[in-house]
Amino acid sequence: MIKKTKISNKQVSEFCNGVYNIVRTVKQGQIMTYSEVARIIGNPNAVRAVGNALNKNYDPDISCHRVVRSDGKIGGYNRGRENKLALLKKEGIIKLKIWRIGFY
DNA sequence: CCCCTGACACTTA
DNA sequence: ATAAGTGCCAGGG
Repeated sequence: MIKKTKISNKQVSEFCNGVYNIVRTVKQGQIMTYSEVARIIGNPNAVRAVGNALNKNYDPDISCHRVVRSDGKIGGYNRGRENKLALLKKEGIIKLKIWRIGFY
């Protein structure tokens, strides 16, 4: 059901809440995949919903740009893929053109 | 790198 | 409840 929490002053579902909670824990230089997030919150198949939740989120406290696809691609970003790519490079996550998910 | 199909889960209108 | 939209994933082009 809908519920208010500390991490959001707007009404959000528990699902979104869980997504934000996970993503917030990712620190600089680290990375997480949508699949991992989905699995951690208890919905391994809800990877698309995870993306949906992050897409709507604009809270700078939640580093959405550190969440990428498991196939090694960037994925999308609510502020533009270019921006996401630049941010990841600054944090040393991307190696030249080809890169894999780090920190396994 | 980009794009398409199919299928799954979730949010929003 | 239905339809549309989402940053997926796994295949393939």
